[in-house]
Amino acid sequence: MRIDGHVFEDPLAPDDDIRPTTMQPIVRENRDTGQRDLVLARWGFIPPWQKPGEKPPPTTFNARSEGVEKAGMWKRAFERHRCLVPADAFFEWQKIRPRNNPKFAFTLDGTAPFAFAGLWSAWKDPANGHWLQSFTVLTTDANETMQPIHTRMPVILQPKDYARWLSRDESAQPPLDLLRPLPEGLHCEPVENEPGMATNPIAQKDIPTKGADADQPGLFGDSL
DNA sequence: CCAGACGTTGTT
DNA sequence: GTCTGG
DNA sequence: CCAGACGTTGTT
DNA sequence: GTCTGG
Repeated sequence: MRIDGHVFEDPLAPDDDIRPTTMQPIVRENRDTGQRDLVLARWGFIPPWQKPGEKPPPTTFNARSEGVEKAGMWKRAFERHRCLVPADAFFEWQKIRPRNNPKFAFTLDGTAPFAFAGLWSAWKDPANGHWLQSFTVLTTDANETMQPIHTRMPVILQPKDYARWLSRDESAQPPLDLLRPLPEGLHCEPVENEPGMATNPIAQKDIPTKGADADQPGLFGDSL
């Protein structure tokens, strides 16, 4: 992603279970130097009008790309605060039951890093003057690969579009055309479930192994 | 004009 | 901060 | 969204 | 079952 500016100093621990509210690296263009900085930011966008002590809105870790240029929460960030969110995989659950849904990993070729389209926010806590960086990941319709698993997917950008997405030039054409499902190259594979769980998503529907509905002889349930 | 919302995914 | 609904 | 907690009295 | 934290 051609980071040529500042890089945050804290090392990152390996993490394959990244969740909202944790601090994660994003890439953004420095307003003054034009360089690409790697910055730690909270996954879960803090709106500029956030007041100290009040809870932030509960679901700002994704932003629908449809209408992002108009929606109050996202409008300004879409104009001036776009970023890349580096990743090499993401997960989605196929909603076939209320619980214990099968989990799938989505990658490009298994290991290659890629970038989600993100928006960032810099919020100064009026109480103590501390700055909090935060971000959201844009979503769009699922592509052909994701369709069977989930109706939505994160926007994945092509490297050739990184510069335009990161640009903070408001006189340029807004990069709405980049907010579309990844046309090709997405790979899907099931993630091994917890021990005792069926892995075949179709078979699993009919073979509950845990909880109150576990009635299969020979399987150990929750009770001791 | 002021007041109040500002968000997502999935609805077993 | 900015938009929308009343 | 999913995962994990969810509680009180009284005290090793 | 439902709420909260991540």
